[in-house]
Amino acid sequence: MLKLDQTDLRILQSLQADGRRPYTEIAKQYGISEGKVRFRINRMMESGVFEFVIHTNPSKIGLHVQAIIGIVTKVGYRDKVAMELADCKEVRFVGAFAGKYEIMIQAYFPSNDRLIEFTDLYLSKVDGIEATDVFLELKDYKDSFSYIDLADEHI
Amino acid sequence: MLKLDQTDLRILQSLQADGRRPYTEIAKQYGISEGKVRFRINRMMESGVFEFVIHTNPSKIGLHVQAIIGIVTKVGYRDKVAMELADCKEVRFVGAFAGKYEIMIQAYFPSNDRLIEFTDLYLSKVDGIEATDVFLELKDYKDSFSYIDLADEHI
DNA sequence: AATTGCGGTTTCGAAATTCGCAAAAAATTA
DNA sequence: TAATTTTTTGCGAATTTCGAAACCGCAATT
Repeated sequence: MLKLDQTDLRILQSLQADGRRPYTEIAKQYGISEGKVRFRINRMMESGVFEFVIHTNPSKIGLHVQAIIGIVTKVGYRDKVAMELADCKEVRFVGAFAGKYEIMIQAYFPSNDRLIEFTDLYLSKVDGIEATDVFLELKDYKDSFSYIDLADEHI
Repeated sequence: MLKLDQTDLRILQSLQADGRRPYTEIAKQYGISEGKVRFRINRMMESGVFEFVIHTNPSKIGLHVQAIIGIVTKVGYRDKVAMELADCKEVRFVGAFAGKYEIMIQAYFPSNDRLIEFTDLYLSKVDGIEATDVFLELKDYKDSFSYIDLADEHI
């Protein structure tokens, strides 16, 4: 596991503010060479520390309905069900959980109709699912992936 | 609200595979001019359709504990509590929900200790919070932001 | 003490990309 | 239809990326 130093974290912090910020600009920002920035970025990407993506605003592309869904599975079916759900394009997050729900997912839909379709026509028929609880989101307060904090020393 | 056409969606789809893909390459990919790609990207960014970010792998930066937390608030306190939670660096997602929990959040911690600290020392003292349910994540199956699907026509 | 190896850094052109801008084309509005 | 606005195109100029060689510090070896 790659150990990240101050320079790596600074680069991550800079890039999370703007994923397209040029190497040269990051270098200038911290008084280091462009080559160093490039070397660190490549190394971090190779070890899977981060990747360059775009964060699309769901409602701006017509996905107006968001839900978190808790799923109770039959014993021994968790892994199979989780992997199947991960293949759905509507689903952006799938995790295995401790407690009431073996699986929780987060998913986006264009409309309530499509959410109902998903739960009643699709989920209800997936082999291994025993029950589902749908938590319907009414309002977004925060949806960010900027969790690099230079003050933290847990890395 | 900006209406997105085929060209916009293609650009989004291309960028979501690689957020640093050059304009020129996207242009080549679809047989359009570099200027057009640039124009569309700038326009979409200005209207908040997406932004360039990096997606950091939480466990690779030392955040080994992830949880979804359902929060029951006193009547009239939802907004205040949600905004306060949105300011916490540990919290990547905050939404208002229908049903059992007024608020649900998703948060990352370096260790179980820090999660306990967060729930028992912080959350329990936030004015307006009546109860919390912590769903502790055991395993990640999917955590992606690639939800542009050209087949979809809901935009 | 000198040598080797290795990971990390610096440096520097060449190649590629981005950027600004003016002109052309297309779409919208009057 | 003319006028206006929006979008696209096509260019150099400026900037950035990229590859590779040289360099450096350091620890292990000879």
